Amino acid sequence: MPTIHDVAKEAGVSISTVSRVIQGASNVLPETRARVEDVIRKLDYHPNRLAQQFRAQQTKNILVIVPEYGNTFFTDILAGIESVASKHDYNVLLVDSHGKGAIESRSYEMLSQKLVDGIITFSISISKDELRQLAKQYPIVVGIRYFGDGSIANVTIDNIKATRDITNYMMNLGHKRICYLAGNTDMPVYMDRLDGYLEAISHRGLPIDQKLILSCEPSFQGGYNAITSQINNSGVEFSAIVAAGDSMAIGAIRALNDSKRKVPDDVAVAGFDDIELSSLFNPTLTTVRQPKYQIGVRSMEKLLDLIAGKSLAHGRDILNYELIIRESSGNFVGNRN
Amino acid sequence: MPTIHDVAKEAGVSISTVSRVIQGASNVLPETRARVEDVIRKLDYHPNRLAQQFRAQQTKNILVIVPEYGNTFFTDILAGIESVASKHDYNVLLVDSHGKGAIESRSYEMLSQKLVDGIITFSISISKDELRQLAKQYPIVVGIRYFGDGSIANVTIDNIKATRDITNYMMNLGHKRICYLAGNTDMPVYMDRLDGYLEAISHRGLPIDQKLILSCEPSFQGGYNAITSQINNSGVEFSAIVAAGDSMAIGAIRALNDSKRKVPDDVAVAGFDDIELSSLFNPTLTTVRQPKYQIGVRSMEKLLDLIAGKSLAHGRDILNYELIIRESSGNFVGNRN
DNA sequence: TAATATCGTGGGAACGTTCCCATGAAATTC
DNA sequence: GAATTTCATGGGAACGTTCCCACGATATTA
Repeated sequence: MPTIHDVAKEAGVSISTVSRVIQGASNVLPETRARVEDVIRKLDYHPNRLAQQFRAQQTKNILVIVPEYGNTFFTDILAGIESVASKHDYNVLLVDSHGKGAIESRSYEMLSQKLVDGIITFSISISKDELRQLAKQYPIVVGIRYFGDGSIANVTIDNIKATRDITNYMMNLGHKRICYLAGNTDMPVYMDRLDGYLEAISHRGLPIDQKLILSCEPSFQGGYNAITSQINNSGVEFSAIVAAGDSMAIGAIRALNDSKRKVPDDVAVAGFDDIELSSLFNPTLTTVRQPKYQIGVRSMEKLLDLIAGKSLAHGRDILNYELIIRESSGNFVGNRN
Repeated sequence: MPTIHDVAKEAGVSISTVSRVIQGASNVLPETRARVEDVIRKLDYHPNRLAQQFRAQQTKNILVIVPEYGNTFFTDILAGIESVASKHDYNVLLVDSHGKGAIESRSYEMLSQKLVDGIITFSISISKDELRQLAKQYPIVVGIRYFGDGSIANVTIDNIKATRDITNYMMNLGHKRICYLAGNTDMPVYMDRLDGYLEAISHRGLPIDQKLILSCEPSFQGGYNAITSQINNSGVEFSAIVAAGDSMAIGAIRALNDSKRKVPDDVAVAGFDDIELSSLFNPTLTTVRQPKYQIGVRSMEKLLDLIAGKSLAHGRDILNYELIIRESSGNFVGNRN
């Protein structure tokens, strides 16, 4: 494996000159450059990036933490991140935290170990204080998850307003008893979405029935279990479901099918996020689409600002969402209880 | 940011001693070790891994190349890879090639640039010769994709036999005209699967009808388009579909639904891979389950062997698959044409 | 023509580790 | 008690780059 020394020797120039050629510096005589480039090709020399990174004390790598690889929701976000990253010669590394704090912590250590220049995370399993502490020292951007105060760079949509909108949409179709699948209400995103639901219901002058509000794991299984138990055990009736996430909504539809209720004819369903499955599922799912690609783009831009030392990058960016109306919400307009 | 120098100075020992403490070497006096460890904690010192890697000329990073992030098929594989990797203190980096040779090539360069110690790829977009050339110089394992000769470390299932089995299963249900969604028949995996289908049909003494064999993009859209056009344009009839991939199968079901044919009542469908969606889709999909986790485990083990310089790691590992019977294949047993 | 600016090139320190070798003290052997 | 081994520790080269500084040659200015 040839090094810069070998190239220099073979080309009869100094190491400095080879380095200049590698970096495309302007102050090299064209003929010298040509000679060096010939040798580089001849020896099949590749600069040792580890050495470059070590010397420069920066890696041009950034790390993205997602709570699960398989979630297609992140595909578009990553595409957005990568488009900006590649423009600035950054490599994107990916880690799946599986929602576990231990893996997350190990990932954050990559910052102090100088393995990456910054981190974009879509998973918060460590404590807020820890994260705040880290964000003071290193470039960190939190995406999607809403991070309470403005102490950390943050890119999200307005979850309250979005859930209010989708709930309103369902009420406009005539639904009055709307079951809400709240997800994990310990998490700020899900708190916000719940608030949106509550606001919409109250604003319409309808009573808030706690029995219609179901906390559950924000997953297919969570939604399935919650609705199954709601149907079999509580006996509380409803004509529509709004879920704080598409996977819960799809789990709910499965549960409804299992108890012979048709969607949307018997029960109308809406989700949140617009994951890939939502447009493929049968029926296709009405949902709220987050601007995934754009979230990726903005997150990366913010991270680059932080890496460059611009403190103005702190604070929160709020992007626009979109209601996607599909089959699962039906077009019932009437009066139902 | 404190360095090993700072720790040494503060603890009143040499750099060598601190280094020994960091690495947990045995030949350090307990009291010295304790003193150094105190200082490390006090200064919040973290070894600069970039420097360590540079010095050691190995990163303890490996790279996994997948053809698409969002594909849940890789989630389990990655879990298998990670379980072995973490046992050996390796970090797993992930790259999405989007099936593009350019991105793949850039990724392979990470080997000559010393950024990773080895690569496991599930995507082959560059030429076989190029890959073979690379595999001669660096630790590379190819997973899932069957790589013709045994020149490269390879972990797969027996695709021919698996497709023969699923085709036989459909024939045992009474189907005689089975449409085959072949995927991209330029790729060895899909060639193998096609061979399995052909073998099964011939062996049963049924005629091979080329009109029933449809090449297409191995995607939801590819399957959808192929079946839509088969129904609308060719007029060729069939009572079952075997697809060389689950996404094609699901696309096919959508196409059948759109033309008012019910699955499995009018047409039985089987896929291949057992992606997550297959158990969630309506109807749930009969398919071939690859031992994903195990593929990950074996790939990583092989890669570690290669990194350690064991040449016996070359050649091919063939793992067991499993037929998963679900709703989409129905239970028709009779005579249909 | 002398003083100055410009430019291509080379020398060598530095980045933060690891690891080989040397050193001297203590422990063991004969 | 002298010779040898064991052991904790320190010194310093090396990994492959980049980048500051210096040098001499040529071009420009006064």
